[in-house]
Amino acid sequence: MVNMSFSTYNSPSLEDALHIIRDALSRHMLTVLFGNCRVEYEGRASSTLEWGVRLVILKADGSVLIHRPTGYEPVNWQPPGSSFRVEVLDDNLKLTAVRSQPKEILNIFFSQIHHILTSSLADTGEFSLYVSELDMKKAILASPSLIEEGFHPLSAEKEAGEAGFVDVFGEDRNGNLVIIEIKRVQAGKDAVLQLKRYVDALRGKFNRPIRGILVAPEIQKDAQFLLAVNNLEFKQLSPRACYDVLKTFKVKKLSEFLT
Amino acid sequence: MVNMSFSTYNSPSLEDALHIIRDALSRHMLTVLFGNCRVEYEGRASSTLEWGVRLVILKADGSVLIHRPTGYEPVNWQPPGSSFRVEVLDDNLKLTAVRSQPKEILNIFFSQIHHILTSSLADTGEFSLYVSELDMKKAILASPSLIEEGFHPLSAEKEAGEAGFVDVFGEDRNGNLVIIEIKRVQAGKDAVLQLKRYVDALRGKFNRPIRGILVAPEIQKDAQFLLAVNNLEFKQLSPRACYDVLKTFKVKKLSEFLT
DNA sequence: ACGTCGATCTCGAAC
DNA sequence: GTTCGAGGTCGACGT
Repeated sequence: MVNMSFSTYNSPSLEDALHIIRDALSRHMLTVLFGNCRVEYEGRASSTLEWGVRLVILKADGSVLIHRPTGYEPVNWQPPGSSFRVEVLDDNLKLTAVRSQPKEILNIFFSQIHHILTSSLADTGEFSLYVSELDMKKAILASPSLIEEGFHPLSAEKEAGEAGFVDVFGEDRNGNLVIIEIKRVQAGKDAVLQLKRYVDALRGKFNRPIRGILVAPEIQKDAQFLLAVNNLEFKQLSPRACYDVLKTFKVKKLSEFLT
Repeated sequence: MVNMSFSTYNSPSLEDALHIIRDALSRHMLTVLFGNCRVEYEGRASSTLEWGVRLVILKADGSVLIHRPTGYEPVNWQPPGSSFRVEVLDDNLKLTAVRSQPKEILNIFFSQIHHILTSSLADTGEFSLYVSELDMKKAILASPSLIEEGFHPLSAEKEAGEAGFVDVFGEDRNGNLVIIEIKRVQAGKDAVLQLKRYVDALRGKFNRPIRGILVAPEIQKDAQFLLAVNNLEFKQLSPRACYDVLKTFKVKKLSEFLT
């Protein structure tokens, strides 16, 4: 069956499949194969997958996905940028996807191909994810009063020695240093410990009082306790508030805020 | 076209698609939809995806994958364990995938379905990845001389306070304590720092000399330097050597080695 | 090009 | 159940 934007083929011979796939790949079409195959992979690791019927997706950018009937993740794959080769040898159709940097090779051997779908679709529909941790950081830098009146950011990604990088580093209206750790979702003990590591790491380096503030939409009960024990603070900040701020500011880069 | 193990449908009406999908889902079949759709997601984050033609995969375990023509990752998805609802409203077919813990909802609205593939396949083919970090640990515990003659493992996952858990903890032929950090691939500075944290954390707790050994197939130049600076050691260990050891020992559990 | 870090991370194992 | 760490992580951003 053929249409403007896609074609499907039922139970083609391996020879027919060879030509269909070659043609589709040369035109950078999305190609979906459904058939009995085994897979070999060698690169950062090595793996083998014995015979079974799977869904194989070849994308326009050189990605390959091999999916079994369960699980979110593909059992084997190749990231974007791979180049393909198809051939028929003995009783198999062999599909090879190679990438360099790192050098990795994926071989798929089909004994039978039940179904092929090819499509040249473009899909220009816009995708928008509402708030990421980066968005929350941008919102705080754009509108520091989200934290408290008088808060003044000094830097983003402040290094705290071996402890890593502080999300936002600044000072409050009283001249105290402020270390902010941001979590996009409910904060747990891990976030508190992370904040504590940053505060401890920087405490010795400045001759000024340091406050540590955990910023998140909500916080777990035990994390709240752990905060109090360590003399740290919690500031509730909803993704919605950040979204509203960003909508008015429309900012691209973090550095634009740091003067 | 119908076959023992799979069926395909071209350009079904939304009403027909409704029945096909419902039937397939009730039988826990793999279902692949190709059509024009928009997507809403709300849960750990929120997102919208405007109209476009995509490949939608519904798996037997309740996973959903929505793939665009490029990229390794699905643009939207639902992890295994989701439950489905399908309905036709106005001019759309609405497919809902909900999961709890955490509460997440995915809505896919199709204006047109170009193609459907359903299959009840099982796919029992075995998948084997050759060496994991756990395999390397097992290999070291099974054959400690992979590290050096006279090395004797005392425990796996030895706690080192706040620093975390040591991969392998033991002693050498001279009675020095040995802390081993394993990397399955080329070791970087992060691995050195991790090893250093373990050594520092345990140094105060024992009245014996402590050696820190980074075990990996290879090591980055700067990591090598960082090792030397901190008086730590590197022991090269190839995945292949571990694979060979495991092949002969064929071991299941870590604890079998610790006496 | 490389390194670092977030992710609707996913996945498995240990507790 | 939760927590923790690995992943052929991927992908984005900064250098």
